Amino acid sequence: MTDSMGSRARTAAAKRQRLMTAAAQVVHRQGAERTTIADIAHAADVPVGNVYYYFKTKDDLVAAALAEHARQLELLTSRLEELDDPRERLKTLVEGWVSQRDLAARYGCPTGTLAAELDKRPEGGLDAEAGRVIRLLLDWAERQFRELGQPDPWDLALTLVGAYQGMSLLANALRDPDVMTRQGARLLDWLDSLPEAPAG
Amino acid sequence: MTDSMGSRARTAAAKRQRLMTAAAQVVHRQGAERTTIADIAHAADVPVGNVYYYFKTKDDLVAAALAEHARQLELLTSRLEELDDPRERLKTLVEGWVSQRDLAARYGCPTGTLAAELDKRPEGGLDAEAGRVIRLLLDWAERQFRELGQPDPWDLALTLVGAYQGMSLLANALRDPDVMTRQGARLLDWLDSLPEAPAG
Amino acid sequence: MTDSMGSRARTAAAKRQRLMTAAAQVVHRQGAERTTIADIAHAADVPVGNVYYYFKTKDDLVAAALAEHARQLELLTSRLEELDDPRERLKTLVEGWVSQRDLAARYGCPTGTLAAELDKRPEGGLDAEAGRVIRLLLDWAERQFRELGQPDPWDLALTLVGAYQGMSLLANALRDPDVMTRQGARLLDWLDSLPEAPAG
Amino acid sequence: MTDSMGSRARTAAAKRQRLMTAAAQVVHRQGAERTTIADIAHAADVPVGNVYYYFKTKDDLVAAALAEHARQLELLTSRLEELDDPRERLKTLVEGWVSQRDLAARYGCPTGTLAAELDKRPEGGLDAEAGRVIRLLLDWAERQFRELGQPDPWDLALTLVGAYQGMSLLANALRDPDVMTRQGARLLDWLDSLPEAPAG
DNA sequence: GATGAATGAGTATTCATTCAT
DNA sequence: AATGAATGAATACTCATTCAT
Repeated sequence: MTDSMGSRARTAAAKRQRLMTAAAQVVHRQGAERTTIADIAHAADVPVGNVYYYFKTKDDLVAAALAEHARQLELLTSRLEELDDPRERLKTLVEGWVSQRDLAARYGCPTGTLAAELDKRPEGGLDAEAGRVIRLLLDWAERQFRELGQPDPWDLALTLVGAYQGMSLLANALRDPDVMTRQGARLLDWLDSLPEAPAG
Repeated sequence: MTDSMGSRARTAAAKRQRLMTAAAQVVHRQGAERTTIADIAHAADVPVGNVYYYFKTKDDLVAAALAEHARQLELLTSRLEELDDPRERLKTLVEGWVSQRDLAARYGCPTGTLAAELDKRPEGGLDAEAGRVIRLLLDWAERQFRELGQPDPWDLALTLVGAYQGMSLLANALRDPDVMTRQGARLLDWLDSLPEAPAG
Repeated sequence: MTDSMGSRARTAAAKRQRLMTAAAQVVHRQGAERTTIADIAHAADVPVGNVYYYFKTKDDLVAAALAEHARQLELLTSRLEELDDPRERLKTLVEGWVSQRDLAARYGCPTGTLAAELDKRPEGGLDAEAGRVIRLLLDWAERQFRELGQPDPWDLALTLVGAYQGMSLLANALRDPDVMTRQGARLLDWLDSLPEAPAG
Repeated sequence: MTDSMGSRARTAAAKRQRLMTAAAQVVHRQGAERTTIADIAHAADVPVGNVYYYFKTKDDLVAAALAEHARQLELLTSRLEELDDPRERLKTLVEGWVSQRDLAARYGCPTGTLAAELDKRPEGGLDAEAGRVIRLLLDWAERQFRELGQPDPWDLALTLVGAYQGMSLLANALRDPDVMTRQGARLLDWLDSLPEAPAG
């Protein structure tokens, strides 16, 4: 029997994944507060009452959305690792951001806006989780700057990711994807301008 | 008679202002969605039912919070105008941001987080209003860069304000005010590095 | 001094009358339940808080609207009394109803719809008052039929006024003033068909 | 297995019907404006929050009440159709009205008073719906008069139904069921007096 | 496990009425 | 008397969560 986990289990896992994907998308578009369980259930084509077999609370679903974003991020960075030059990795990352400009202009950065929203809650909940996802990106970026031999790679990572968050927010607030394009170009220039191993 | 407008009128205007200030603060801390009218009423020490005498809907109160932020912003920039050098104005602005680092680390930039939240709503409401407030700051910054004789002053404004939004978001997500301090220092360096009227 | 009651009193009386007229109109259009004190105050151009110096409660205002309709009715019947023939009086009454067909098609008979609405309330309030106003019309009609020498003048009055109420309601429900015209013509025919003092 | 649709489904449908019946009754007694969702929920023995599972808004419930009246009306007319003679059908209809005299004296005609109330609202809502229900009765009555070979069957229908609405309103306003009895008798006489196929 | 239905706490909003001046 | 403002009770509606089958 090749169906070692049972078709039910496979369906269940698929349904769980469908819910996570739906949660990530819907929460990105509507925000966590304005998203109802029913919204997500509907987007995932899962009956409302059934959602609770996969996620005990709404917060669990939001955490799942966050995890889904983390997964996407890891997929992205692992693909970037295939590039030899850390500078190229960073530049390709920026190009990826720019290519998502329309989504950013409409809904902002998925992780950033979610982190901002969750940080409004009383301490000790999902806010820390959101911080962790953002730190994933920061850590990765820091590693690239370190490989490039830059001093203060953590600060550079903050600058890069901060610039991304900032330009996403402005593109969103101004509803203008062009902000992404032009600020993205500036980021690329900046990355190019960094010396090749300044400390020797 | 100094009480030319009647003490009631004065009280009424004061109460309205109290509600606006309270709305700005509470919404900054809790976000618009998680803030109830009762929260604001309580913070302003106004009976709940009475709030509606001053603001017809909750959205009106959120708009008032936004307007309050705009007012604060205009107060700030008008004070900055007293400085002769546009570069000094910009640097003082950045220093102001850094001085607010604890608030930013806890709740993010008031205008930025609010704009992000409002942009999650279906079009045609307060999102445009939020964009307008952010543009106030962008416009002012653009003017400073132009006075400095910089090329592409609008893009520079986007970079500056974007950096502020980004570092606020990261400081908030990481719950680390130090992000503000260090990224703020980098911004100051950047402002200093700009040539004095490069176009001649 | 001709201003024996004081200009204030005259103004007060005028204001009271303005409130009654406004109440009668607005309640006719919106119904008693959907009419707010503020609606009436606004229509009468009286500050909201001031209304309570003239009418202690909302119910008092509704009663005033009713009284206003009674006044109008008495004005009408007293004008009809100038006609010598009771049959002519009744026919002129019907013609008056038809001439109001557009108002009836839009809002029904003022007294009838108000009576219907007030009868939904728990006993012992304004419902009896509404009944009294309608009875004014019934009594007057009964007198005319009696003068005409008709048997069962009260039943004839009920038939006539009932027909008016019914055709107003149908014209209103169908939003068709023509109902008033055609049913009014039938009523006129019916009045004409009544024998001249059948009992001798 | 007789429980082919599942007991839940049966219960749900039953509950929905219970809510419709309760809505029809309570709205008849209290009027639409004075009826709260809680009133209907209580009358139907359904928890308030659950009502919204079956009807999204209060207006939907009022529409349901209207539909319930329409259903009752169709039940009635279909029973009347079993009589061979259209004149008998009409007379039996009138007798049915008279038999309901106590209810009419207390609360008026369910459809008529509801139509009157709904017509006070700003256009484009339930008022048209109410008109449609009344038209059902008018259409049926018109058909009977036509079968009787009467000229102007529509006008006769308006007269008959108008008389019913009028006498219900007067019985209600005067709180006197006797009005129904005596005016009903007059209607029966009138129906009897109509010639048997006057046009040929 | 799956599902429609149930539950109840929470929230914005309205409005008659009262109050302070 | 006049008036803007205050008050609080009511009410429609939402939604996370739970239940029964």
